[in-house]
Amino acid sequence: MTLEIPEVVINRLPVYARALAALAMDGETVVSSQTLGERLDVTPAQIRKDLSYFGRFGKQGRGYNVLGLLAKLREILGLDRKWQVALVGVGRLGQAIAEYGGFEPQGFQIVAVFDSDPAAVGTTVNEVVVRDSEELDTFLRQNPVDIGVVAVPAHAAQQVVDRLVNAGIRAILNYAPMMPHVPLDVAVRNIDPVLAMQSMTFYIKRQDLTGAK
Amino acid sequence: MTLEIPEVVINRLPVYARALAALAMDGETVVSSQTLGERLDVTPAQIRKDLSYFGRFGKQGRGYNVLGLLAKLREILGLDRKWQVALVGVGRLGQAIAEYGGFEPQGFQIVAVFDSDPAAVGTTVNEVVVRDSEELDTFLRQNPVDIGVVAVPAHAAQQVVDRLVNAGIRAILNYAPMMPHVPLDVAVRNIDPVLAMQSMTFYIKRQDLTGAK
DNA sequence: GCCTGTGAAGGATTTCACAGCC
DNA sequence: GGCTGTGAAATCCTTCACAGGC
Repeated sequence: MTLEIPEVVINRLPVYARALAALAMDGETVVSSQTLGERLDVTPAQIRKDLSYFGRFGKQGRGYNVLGLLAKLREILGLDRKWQVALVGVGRLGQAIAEYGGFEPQGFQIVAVFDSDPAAVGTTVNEVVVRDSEELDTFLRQNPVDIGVVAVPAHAAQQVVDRLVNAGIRAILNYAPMMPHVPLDVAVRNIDPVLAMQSMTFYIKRQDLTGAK
Repeated sequence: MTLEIPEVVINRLPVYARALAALAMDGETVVSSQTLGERLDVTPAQIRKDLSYFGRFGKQGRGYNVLGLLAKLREILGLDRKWQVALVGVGRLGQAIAEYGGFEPQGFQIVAVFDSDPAAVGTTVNEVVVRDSEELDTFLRQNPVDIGVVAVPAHAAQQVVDRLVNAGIRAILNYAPMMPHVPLDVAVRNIDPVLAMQSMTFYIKRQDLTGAK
């Protein structure tokens, strides 16, 4: 029914939602695609077209109601509820993720943490006890978890991903520097700062030979 | 001359390079677009087309020389040299970035760290002294820095980005949850795990109503 | 026989441009 | 007059399919 909404469109919706939340905080009640587009460096036509996949939320001559559109987007994206997250890997990176305060206020709760290192098992990160990775499957089958976060070394990541997928997880946020293989019905997003840097260097390679004035 | 290579293509090259490095470690000397594609979930045609923007690196009937192609890609991307990085913001996130061991081995050296909090200035993160953000401009004009990493709160990020850009930085890795405005000749990559999660929820919203069995 | 490099075809996404409404 | 929603056009990107070389 919701037939074929491009993934690029879905990826932009959270950006719109965030901007609308900021506008609401500023006390704005109405916004046009023009104004919103300027804030986000997106063309007004793109915003309108994106939204048109889901309905008609604006008013001609006025624009969009900020809170109304925000609520709609949150509903479309499923941000109007809480999501349970399991984190695998509590090395330096995993700990930083567990202690990062940005997920909770957005409704993403880290309810379980796993590691394969016996020295880590039983310790506590951000008030959650670290379980043995061996318990992963059992735990996931007994507790509702929506999203898996992978923060293990690259060589162990595919195995972890496979176990998450086999346990029924349909969304994975992967911090390991590799591209996991998953079935088509599993969503994956990779957080890979090194790749990001390695693509920027292509663009700055040209000019610079010391930034003398 | 290098006229118009799509950005999506550039973004895939580091992925190919990483896979080739892994193949080299496994002792493979030759690889076909078919085989490489299977590892990366990319079609062989795409790999060949991407590479064709830069030259003819393969041999019919054989495939590509692993080390040869890797060297070519590294050269194209500018990964065959060291890059100087400045980090702005040493809160929890900034510290985690400074202490993350993944940049250095890829040639990205954090040579300077800045923060606006007087309590942080003068302390040391990962063997680099934290400087006052006020010194940002002066420092960048006197020292060669290629890439700026932004790890400050969202409300301060645009200002930091502006200062980096004004000081001549042409590449920015942004960890703040906002979309910075930059001139066309500045490359930006955003690391935004919350946005990543918020787009995945759209896809898992449908089904799940408790993962019974 | 296997595999690259590449025009051409096909598909996806963005932008245009305008009818219609407030 | 300002602004949405949207077909149609334009652009961008991917895939096909095959000539040509090893």
